Amino acid sequence: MSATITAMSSDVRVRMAPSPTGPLHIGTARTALFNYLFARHAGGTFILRLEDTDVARSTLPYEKDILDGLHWLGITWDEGPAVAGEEARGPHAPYRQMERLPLYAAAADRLRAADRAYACYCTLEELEQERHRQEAAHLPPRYNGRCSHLTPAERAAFEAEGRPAALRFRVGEGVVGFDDMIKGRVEIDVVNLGGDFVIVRGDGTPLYHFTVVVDDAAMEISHVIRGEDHLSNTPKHILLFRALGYPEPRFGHLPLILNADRTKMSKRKSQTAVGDYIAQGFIREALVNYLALLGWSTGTEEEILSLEELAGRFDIEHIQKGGAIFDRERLEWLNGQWIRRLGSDELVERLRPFLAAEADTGHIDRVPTDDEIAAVVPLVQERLPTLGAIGDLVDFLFIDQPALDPAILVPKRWDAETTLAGLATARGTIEANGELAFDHDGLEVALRGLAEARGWKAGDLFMAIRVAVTGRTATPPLFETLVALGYRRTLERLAQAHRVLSAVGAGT
RNA sequence: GGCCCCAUCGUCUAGAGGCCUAGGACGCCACCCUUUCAAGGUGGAGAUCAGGGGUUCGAAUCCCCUUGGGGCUACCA
Repeated sequence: MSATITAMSSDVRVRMAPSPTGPLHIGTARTALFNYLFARHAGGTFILRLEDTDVARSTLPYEKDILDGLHWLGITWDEGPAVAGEEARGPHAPYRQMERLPLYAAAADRLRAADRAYACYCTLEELEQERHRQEAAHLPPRYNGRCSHLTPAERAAFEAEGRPAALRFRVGEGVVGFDDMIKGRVEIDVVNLGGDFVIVRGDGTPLYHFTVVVDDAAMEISHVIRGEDHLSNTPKHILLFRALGYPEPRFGHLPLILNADRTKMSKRKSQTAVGDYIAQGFIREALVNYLALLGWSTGTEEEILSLEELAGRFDIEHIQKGGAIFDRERLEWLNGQWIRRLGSDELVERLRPFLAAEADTGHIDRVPTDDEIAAVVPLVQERLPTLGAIGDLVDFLFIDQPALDPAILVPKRWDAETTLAGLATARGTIEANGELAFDHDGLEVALRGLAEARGWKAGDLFMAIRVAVTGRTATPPLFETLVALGYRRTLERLAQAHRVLSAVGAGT
């Protein structure tokens, strides 16, 4: 018990606050990861909060995708919303903003009562026109303050018109400064904030800049670690913390993940959905490892690190200040590294859905059994850049007869005639050798002997056999492949390849 | 346009005044290993540390300017 208390005794409280307006994004995942690592390293608390106040764009399927994706990555939270029958965890429930509306309403009332916020009756059209005017005059867009000092009579007139009122926060004057944990000292004059900003919509729903502050305060968030795209918004938040009488958390703004052209990573130019990477066969260990090292380093030359090891080494000091391009090649390399580190049973588990998908699309005839997958693991483990590559590596085992392209059936240094002889004699040799000697060593001795007797380079003979039985020029090692295929099917395919090749020869 | 942030090999990065004629990794190229493909091993090309001024005996590291890039500038988050 005391150990638990010690472990959780840190007053570090960080949160991840995704909006369910799209599938889990790579950038969101990394921000979640950094918060998670920061919390775990410090023995603090990691909180998940759903920011679903954009009702028009938020959906339950997106919410599920985000939660599932975070789970898949192994990022677990100590406090979070109720999901799928499970109750909310943590003392500050609910953790879904649309269920916290009364809290925002109360905070809004306080600001209104203190005249730190006021009703604004401007319509969206009016605001837009004003923006266009400013733009035309080459002025920075900002709210002109029309409703900031309405007389009771004016207010009554608008109300009588039935205009909905949004709530605007008075930004006032001065310079807001803060010491960013990553960027250092940042100071921004409030005149650059664009005027008084809306914190509650005309329809009564609260806006992000407002809810984030109310919730971070209520949930006693100690460190706000988020993407750099929020750096310029931070003064708004600080102003709100102060107006509400809340202590300010520490802020840390992470550099952005970039497209190849160095713009903020976007769906348009990059693959951004974590789900897509999962579907292609990237494994959690690799994605976590890769994401952690995108913008952060241990300061050493270590680079293959598990989630636990990352948590142990994590520090804010080594976070890079500049953005980082997402490099899929490096991710693939790491993925291969981690796939090789998987235990055999584990790899079978992870491979199964990908083989099932191959069967679904008809690339293979049936879903292999776990034993069959296990048998093939030693042949493929170090050849898989992604789990999704499994199909091309073993499809020949699970289809009746692979398609044979006569063009690749003949090895580079051979002609059709030699190949026909090679296939025929190989078949004869294997058959003469018998089923009992149909194992790796037996095959190697027999086939090398055949090549030597005929004056062929063993490699050429092997290539002819390889293509004949698999339909491919790149496969796992030949003898293991033949054994996996089995005695009978090996002989059949050699015969079939011979038929295909002689048919071509006859036809030309 | 305004405000803010950033700047080391193509990419991810090490580097917190002398250890740097700048290290590692991905990718690329060669060679070795080898029945193909991978993996692994060895080696190589690749950054005058964006440019220019300072400060200092000494700067990739500190300061300033310039340039370049990015982010933000909604009744989105």
